[in-house]
Amino acid sequence: MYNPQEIEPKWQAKWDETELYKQSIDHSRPKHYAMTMLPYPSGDLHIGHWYAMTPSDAHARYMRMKGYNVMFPMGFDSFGLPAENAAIKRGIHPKKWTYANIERMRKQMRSMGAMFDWEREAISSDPEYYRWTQWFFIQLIKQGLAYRKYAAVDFCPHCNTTLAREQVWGDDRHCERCGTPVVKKALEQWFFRITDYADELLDFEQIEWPSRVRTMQTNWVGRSTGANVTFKSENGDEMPVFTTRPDTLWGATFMVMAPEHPLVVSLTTPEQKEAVEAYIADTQRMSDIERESAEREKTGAFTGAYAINPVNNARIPIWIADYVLMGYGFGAIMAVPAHDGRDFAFAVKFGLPIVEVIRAPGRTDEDGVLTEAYVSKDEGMLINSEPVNGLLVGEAITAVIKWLEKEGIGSEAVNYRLRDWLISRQRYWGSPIPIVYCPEHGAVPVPDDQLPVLLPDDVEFMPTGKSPLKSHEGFLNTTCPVCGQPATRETDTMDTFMCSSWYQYRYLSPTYDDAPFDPEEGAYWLPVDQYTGGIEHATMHLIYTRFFTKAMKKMGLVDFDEPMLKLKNQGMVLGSDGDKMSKSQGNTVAPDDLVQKYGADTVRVYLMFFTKWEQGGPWSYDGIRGPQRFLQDVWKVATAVYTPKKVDEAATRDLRRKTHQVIRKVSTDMEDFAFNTAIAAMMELRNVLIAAQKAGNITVEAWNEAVDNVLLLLSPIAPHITEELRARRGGAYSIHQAEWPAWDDEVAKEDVIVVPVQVNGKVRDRLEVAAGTANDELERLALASERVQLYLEGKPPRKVIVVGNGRLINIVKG
RNA sequence: GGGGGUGUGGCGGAAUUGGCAGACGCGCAUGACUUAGGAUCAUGUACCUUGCGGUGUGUGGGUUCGAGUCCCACCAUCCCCA
Repeated sequence: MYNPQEIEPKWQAKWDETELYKQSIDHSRPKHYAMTMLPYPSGDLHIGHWYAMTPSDAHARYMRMKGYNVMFPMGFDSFGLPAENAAIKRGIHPKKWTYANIERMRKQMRSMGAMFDWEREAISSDPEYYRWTQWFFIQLIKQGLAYRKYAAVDFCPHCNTTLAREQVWGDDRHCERCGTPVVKKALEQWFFRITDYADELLDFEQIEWPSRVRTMQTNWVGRSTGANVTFKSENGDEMPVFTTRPDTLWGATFMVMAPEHPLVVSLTTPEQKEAVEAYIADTQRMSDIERESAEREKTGAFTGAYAINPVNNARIPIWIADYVLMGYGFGAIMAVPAHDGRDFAFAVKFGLPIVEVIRAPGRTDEDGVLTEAYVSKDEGMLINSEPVNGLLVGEAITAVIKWLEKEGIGSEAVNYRLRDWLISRQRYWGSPIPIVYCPEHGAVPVPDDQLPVLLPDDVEFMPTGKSPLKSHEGFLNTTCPVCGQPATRETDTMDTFMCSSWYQYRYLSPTYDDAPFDPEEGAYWLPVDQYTGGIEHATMHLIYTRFFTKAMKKMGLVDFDEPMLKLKNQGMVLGSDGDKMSKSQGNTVAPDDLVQKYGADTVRVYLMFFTKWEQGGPWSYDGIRGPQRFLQDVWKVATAVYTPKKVDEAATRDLRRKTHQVIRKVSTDMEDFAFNTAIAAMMELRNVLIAAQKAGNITVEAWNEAVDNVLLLLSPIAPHITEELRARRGGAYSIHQAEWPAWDDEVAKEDVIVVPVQVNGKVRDRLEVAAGTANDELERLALASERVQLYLEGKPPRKVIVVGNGRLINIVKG
């Protein structure tokens, strides 16, 4: 009887005892660094963790059997807001909560039977980990890649505290705790110059990543080319703008500034002051997403000031409007209502002039005023644009840029949507930013030998209205590392994405004291060969870790550009109702119960079988019966004593052929993470084996070949049962160190094939012929077929097509 | 509003990438064994039709000897960005 509850813990213990998954440098074998995204220790292991991790484990095990020295580590991304929320809601210290969760999840993870090397475990909230996160922060400063500036945060005026994005709720953007509408507040915060690498981040030459991720990152970086043009206000202030459409400059009939633009205050005339101030106050409550929404009615206010359009000296009004963001370009735009949708809507709403400067093909003056913006960049001719009239749109952008440069009004420019990475968080449960503020020396990095700046445990979490570290005197007050005078510490902590940007390096040597990682380990294992994880990290985490590696190259820590050479994204397991699994929906699936009932192997097989891995889909309990029966059948077959009744050459040949075909299929599928079809192929072999067992017409050798290979092929997916069955069949320990089976093309080859014969695309007959029959012979046989002749109605065929090497024949009727 | 994906039996999904649609599994039906069956075994299972046969991969067109696969338009749905 197959009893997973008995054999699974047994083998897990044996694997531990014999250090089967200890992963160390071995120069005699090629290395393979496999990694799956580390979890946040939220409490219990979710079925989604199993869905992400066990297939990655299966692939890593496959690579090991293929002869690679495989590293497959695991850790915890254990800083973050949920721990702090638990502290506030339930009075548990974030540290206690986090480490209790880690303890529980580690135990749950062991039940998966994965090949994690726990000696390489990295936990980002451990001081020995975040010491190096802080060290990287200082290195980034040294490289000129970190700086401090004022930036807006969401702020609750009632709680008197800054809020994280997820703490701001609803369309009216209120505080999750007290319901007060949130306002923006400017604080001095730390940034990393990820924009320095914008162009490098667009280059995917060296990595095999899914096109979906590449597209999302490309859009995220958002490179656009155009021109910077300097407008001037009537009192001489320079106001540069970026435009992707310099060819429409002559159509600029007004300017729009972001309400936060520094010139707004000085430009505004006394008559307009009240309206402008009221508008700025309104804008402060809104998110950028809302502000740019195309559906929203346009709003704005006139400053009373005018600018001069440098191409034609037109005097144009300066407005402020929330659809212009301070963070993009220069925070000011030239508005060309005739050729931009948003500017058009704005002009209509406020009765501003619309000047057509690009004439659409076929349009004449008689057609009257434009009823919508004409935005084509491909068709049309420039009009009303004195020195450049008559140019075609396709060539106008380049020509106008040249003209602007000659006139000294503007120049070619590239702009990015990507912003520098703001890493300051006004939170407790994160790595402290290792900076001391000295009245005399300013922001001073904490020297390396004083790292880490420890996060104190004895802080007050109850919402007092202040960041917990700010009110911790012992933490706050220190001395300046330069002069020794009293100074204060930075009380913000770092964005947790920073911790996870470099964890692949810490895994190499999680207790190493002299550097973020042991260079000897690095020289052997790096970079990561195969990374797996959810698509939801396509932009943030996966861009940040690329940036980090590029910065580390600049620091001389690594000699490559990209952290992970190959990436695969798994889909998401949804609840049986098709919705995202969540506790509030009550549609979660607990893996522990499933393991209890079916065993880890069955759960693993089911998760890899029930859908295409990249796709995911709704969970269903019914389907798990299939994998359960499959493993029970494998158990029965592998423990059976097979004695042939009457050996049949052909039947033996058939089984051997199937065995080798399945080895081939499973091997290629494992390369592609196509676990569902790999398992289906093994199920086919199971079906053939059971039939052969009943018939008793194959040799013992063929039987054993098939059974032993099923166990090998299945072992990465179901590691426990295959280990047990191999032992019972007298095989050497461990199956996970065995060599991946090879197939023999000769044995896998079909002797006789069935060739369908179509007449006008419909199958009318089938020919059973020896494999390799020549095409003209196939054609002769097909035309000789009675059924084919019947459908040809005695007429000679117009055409006969023999597909490939005799896979199908199509006859076109005369 | 922009970008990307997906759409195949009652269900999850296959289809060597332009060549026999529905592999494999779930479920279901009938039968066997059984005191019993949410166990096991056997057979069947896209739809219409008594049959010959016909129809069928979201809808409508197109290319082709041949389309689930390629092209165009549309519908539905999901994700990302705004």
